[in-house]
Amino acid sequence: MVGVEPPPPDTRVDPPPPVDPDRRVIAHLDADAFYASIHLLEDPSLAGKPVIVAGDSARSIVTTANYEARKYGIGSAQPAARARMLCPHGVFVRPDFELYRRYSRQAMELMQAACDTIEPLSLDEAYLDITALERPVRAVRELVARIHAETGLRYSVGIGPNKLCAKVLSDHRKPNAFNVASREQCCELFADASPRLIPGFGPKTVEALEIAGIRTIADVRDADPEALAARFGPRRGAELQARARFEHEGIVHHSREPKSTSEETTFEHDIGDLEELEGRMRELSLELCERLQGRDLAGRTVGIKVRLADFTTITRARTLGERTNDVARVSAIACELLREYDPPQPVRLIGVRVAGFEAPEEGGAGRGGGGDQLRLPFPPGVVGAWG
DNA sequence: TCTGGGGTCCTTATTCTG
DNA sequence: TCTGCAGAATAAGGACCC
Repeated sequence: MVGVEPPPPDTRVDPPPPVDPDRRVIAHLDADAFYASIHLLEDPSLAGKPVIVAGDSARSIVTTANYEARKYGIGSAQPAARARMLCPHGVFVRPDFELYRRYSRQAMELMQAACDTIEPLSLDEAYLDITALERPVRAVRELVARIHAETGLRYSVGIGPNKLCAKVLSDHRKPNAFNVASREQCCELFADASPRLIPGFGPKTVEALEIAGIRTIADVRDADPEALAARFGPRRGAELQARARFEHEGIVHHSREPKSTSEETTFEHDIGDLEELEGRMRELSLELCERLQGRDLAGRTVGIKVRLADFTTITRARTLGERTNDVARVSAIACELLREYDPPQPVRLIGVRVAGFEAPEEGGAGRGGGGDQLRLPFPPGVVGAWG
């Protein structure tokens, strides 16, 4: 692990505004150990104890852990069974997303009140375009103080000239960080750090870079563009290098249209029987279609995902002539795709997905009877029995 | 260290269509 | 009717994110 120390002297004190006033100023707010903090707020007796949020099935993983638990080597995406071994006296709590959504909504409303242009990324983080605010750095300081006072949540903050700088800065010296820097300062501050620090550099990319002797962000920046293009393709090579220079053009979007929705499950024990798998597929299809109908969404592509015992994962999809969220239709296609694939090994996970929500292009009235697709043909519960 | 669930985006190959 | 071509649409897989 490459350190980024020492930071420049101004990363924790109010520095001068990072950029020219006619350029953008973007803040990234990221809650510290969001889920675990909420459980602490709800149950103050947990204070000072290692709190680990994880499901309780044999194959669950750790969703998040507070900083006390992290001292025992516990981190996100780790198998819960291993976390129990590392920290047997830890307090294990099941995730409660309804509770998280309540806190998130409250915090986002405060952000929205302080700044018009906010883009929530997930329950616990958001970008704010604070360019138009008077004294933007001070305004964000006041905002996080207000969020803390009203919800109890603490946020780490990064402020920079684009989303990429803001994001990396908010993650620097967490928790309770408040970092402001220009693009040039980011280049300097993180020059010796691993590229893994930058969103878009995942484990595979970093591994491939290391094989080529490229280990730091500065190495990526200074690498031969043609060598990067040869290894990652011209577009991706250029994109990686731009990111290593902390260049990013993305704007803060008010909201995003969903592109797909899926429902998947990992079994406690691998399942080899095709009929049993089809039954589970129908249950998932029902849950998925209920969600789609609740959100008034329907899509043209129905797909399945199957993960075998050896962890190889396959997907299959079929695109229809019209959109659907009809449980009988989705379920029938999902089962058909599953039968056609005919898993060659016991299966550990299955999933079903509907994508392609955008309305087909063709006049305003829509094509023949498309609107009828948005109905549930018969009450839930019938589904489990058909077939 | 035997690896969840819900997403997005990108790349490549194949098929369809005019 | 056949062939060749280009571009669009689709399918599958992979990487990545929280």
